[in-house]
Amino acid sequence: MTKDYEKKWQKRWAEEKAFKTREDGEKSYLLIEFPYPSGNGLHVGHTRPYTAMDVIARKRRMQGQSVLFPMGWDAFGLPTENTAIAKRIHPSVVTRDNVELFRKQSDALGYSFDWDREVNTTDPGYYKWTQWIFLKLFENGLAYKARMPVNWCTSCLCVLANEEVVDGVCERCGSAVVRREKSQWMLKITAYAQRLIDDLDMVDFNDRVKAQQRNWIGRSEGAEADFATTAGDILRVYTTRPDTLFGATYMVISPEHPFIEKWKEKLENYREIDDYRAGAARKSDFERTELAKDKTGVMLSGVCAVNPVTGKEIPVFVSDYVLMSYGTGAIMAVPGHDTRDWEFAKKFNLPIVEVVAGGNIDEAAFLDTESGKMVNSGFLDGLEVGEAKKKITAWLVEKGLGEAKVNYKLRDWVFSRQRYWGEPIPIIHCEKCGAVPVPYEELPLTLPMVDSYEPTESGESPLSKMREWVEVKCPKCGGAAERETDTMPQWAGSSWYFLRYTDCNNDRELASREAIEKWMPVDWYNGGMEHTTLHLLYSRFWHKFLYDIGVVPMPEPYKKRTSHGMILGEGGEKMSKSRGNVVDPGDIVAEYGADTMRLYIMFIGDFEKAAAWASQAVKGCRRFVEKVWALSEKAKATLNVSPATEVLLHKTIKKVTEDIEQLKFNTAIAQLMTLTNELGAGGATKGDLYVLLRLLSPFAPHTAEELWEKLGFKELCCKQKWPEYDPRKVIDSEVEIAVQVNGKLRASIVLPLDSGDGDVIKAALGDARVAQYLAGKTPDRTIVVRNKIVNLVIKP
RNA sequence: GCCGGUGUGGUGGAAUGGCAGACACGCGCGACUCAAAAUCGCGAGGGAAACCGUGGGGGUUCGAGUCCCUUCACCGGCACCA
Repeated sequence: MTKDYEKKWQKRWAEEKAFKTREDGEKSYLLIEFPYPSGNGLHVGHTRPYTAMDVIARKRRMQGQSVLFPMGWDAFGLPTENTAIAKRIHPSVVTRDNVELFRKQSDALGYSFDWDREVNTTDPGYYKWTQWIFLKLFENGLAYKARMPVNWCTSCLCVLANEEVVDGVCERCGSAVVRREKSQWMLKITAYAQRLIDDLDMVDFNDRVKAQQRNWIGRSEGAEADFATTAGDILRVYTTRPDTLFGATYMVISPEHPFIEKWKEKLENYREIDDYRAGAARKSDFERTELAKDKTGVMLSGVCAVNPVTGKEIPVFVSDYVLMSYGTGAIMAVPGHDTRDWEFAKKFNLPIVEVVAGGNIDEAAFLDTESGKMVNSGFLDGLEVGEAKKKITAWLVEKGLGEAKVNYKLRDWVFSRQRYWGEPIPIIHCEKCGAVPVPYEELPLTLPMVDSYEPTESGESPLSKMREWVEVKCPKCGGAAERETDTMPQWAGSSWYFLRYTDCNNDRELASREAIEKWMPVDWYNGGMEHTTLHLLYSRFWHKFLYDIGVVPMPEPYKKRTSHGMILGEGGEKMSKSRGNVVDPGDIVAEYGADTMRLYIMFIGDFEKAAAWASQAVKGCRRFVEKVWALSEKAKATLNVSPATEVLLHKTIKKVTEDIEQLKFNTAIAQLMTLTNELGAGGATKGDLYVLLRLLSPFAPHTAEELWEKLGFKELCCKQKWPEYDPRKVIDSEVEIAVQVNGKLRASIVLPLDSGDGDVIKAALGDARVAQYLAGKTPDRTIVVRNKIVNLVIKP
């Protein structure tokens, strides 16, 4: 036996267009995250989700469904640009070569993508529509340019979205991220915060994904409240604990709070405050989050605030534990019932007042909102915390001092990048008219060819050097104007690509309404957990926007989302070049064949959990392929199935059919192995293989085709009808019944299926071993579970 | 701190509340071989045995890896977010 037949079948599938999307059956849109085509080629981490969805696609096709299983390339991005710079070739050439490499590797693994629907985000015919969506966002006030402190990656030399900063460093390259004041394009994802939470209820995503998205959006309910100050200005705060208002003994404002400048003349210690503010500004994100354990701050002298319920004057501090970017940038501090405020109060010797009974505020802030009642709180005394919240909020509203308020941690999406290899942002800046959209008929606004696309320290996009491209007439007034030179982030093209697959060559619309209605929403989307708060959130946002402007008829793009576990290196370490434990799927294909690779990556363990690669174990799957091969070579000519294994055969059809849909590929393969082993012992017939090969074909399609042909069956195996089991034949005629005495297994008896309780008990009592344990006594109670177990209970 | 998840042989992992360890790797023994590899066959949770065994402790049940309470450990997400 050889594995040389794999190429032959890959060719046949392509020639016969075996995987062309059909339109006639029940639609099934199966999606995997399209890859970024890096120069390293497909790695083993790709093969897990790809093979899994390929198995499902192949199986559903055989079941007669119209499967849309497409593939494309998320090809804009920094690594390509960096390779292009290093090798002095244009990024588009690098992209083309890499795509070709990926495509070849993908075919070598036998994936059944419909290549007629291939998309590439760097294709102007594609990004025309990415730009179109951007203009629509702009038109609807959801894209705006703002000058603000942003995350700047010191190595990529461009800004990053909040979602791209992990533990204070760049999620892509791991370099330090610092704050820079820059003018940036922003997308108002915050306008969709509530709907992004609410609509999670209508989709089938796994709990981890839903929880992570909710965490990231970070909704909290509370109230805003106004505090009068001796400076005359009203200082508004946001709090989730308005019930503790009587316990607010001081206030804290963020170092960036505008009142500091406003109050400059009144502040006796302005210099000290300014120094503190400067120190806070110098801190990187990393320092601000990691090192800020010990509370620091400065009290404002010359200005103080008034607690609106107690009427007492309370001091105001500036401290960097209060963030300008959340709430109002100012808080009321309730040291009795907030850990941070408690620490701060202890350090600065501020009064700590108990307003919810039940804790010991000398020791720690009391945070429980369930058990205690309000104390020292005037008209709130005696109330439960929940009631107190309602009452005080109503009071604030009545007095015109505040209102109920919901806040989100989610920030708007920083959408511009100072790099070359991305979609140009189709905006023209005019002195007179401001930001003017490039007219729709001029889309796509293509990337100009440039001599050098190196990023700059100054944060200017490489495009800004292309003066003849940059300098244009304003489309509105005709005056001199300049193009926006920043490009879009990599997440732009991937935020809507699943729509393009439905109608990938359309040059009048991003996809026709008809195609969208036929195929959307995506029935099943599998992808990595690392994209939960990036691509998955962004694309849900864009889709909701497209829904609002009537481009798509459904508010959620994905019906079901699952995530595969990571493939770790041998020994459980993360795979990395530096550790030298990277597995190249191409090597496995070369050594064992694609079918073995596919089987192993599916057999490796629970699909949703991380699994360590074990090169030793690969050969087990290879042996399995060889066993099936041997079975087929010795097969008896009859088309009848072997009577001895008929029940097992039907059980296998049932289990494989069900397990595939539940991502339980490992147990589906185990069942196929069991059947193969049993058939090997008794000798298989052509009829047995007629079933087995079809069940095997989603996992090991090449072997299935080859043996299918050798046995003389006509047409491609992958085009056959999926086997169905006979419910009457998945049942054994005899069953083994376990006998327990007092819940402990003591014997096992074989009886006809569905024996009556009386017969079961009689047989159990007749067993010698059971008799020994009963020691002559009669059971006080017997429990019979039909066809499974009998438990004889005797009192001690 | 909050949220989510996971703990089962030497290893990856199976088990609608009903015989724990399917299937596979690795291992041991045997066959074939001058020998080894490959292949085939057999064996195995631990323990001499009674028995004990699904991170620990309680509980529900005739019966718990599975359900409930509690506790520990590890992984992931969020986090001076008021």
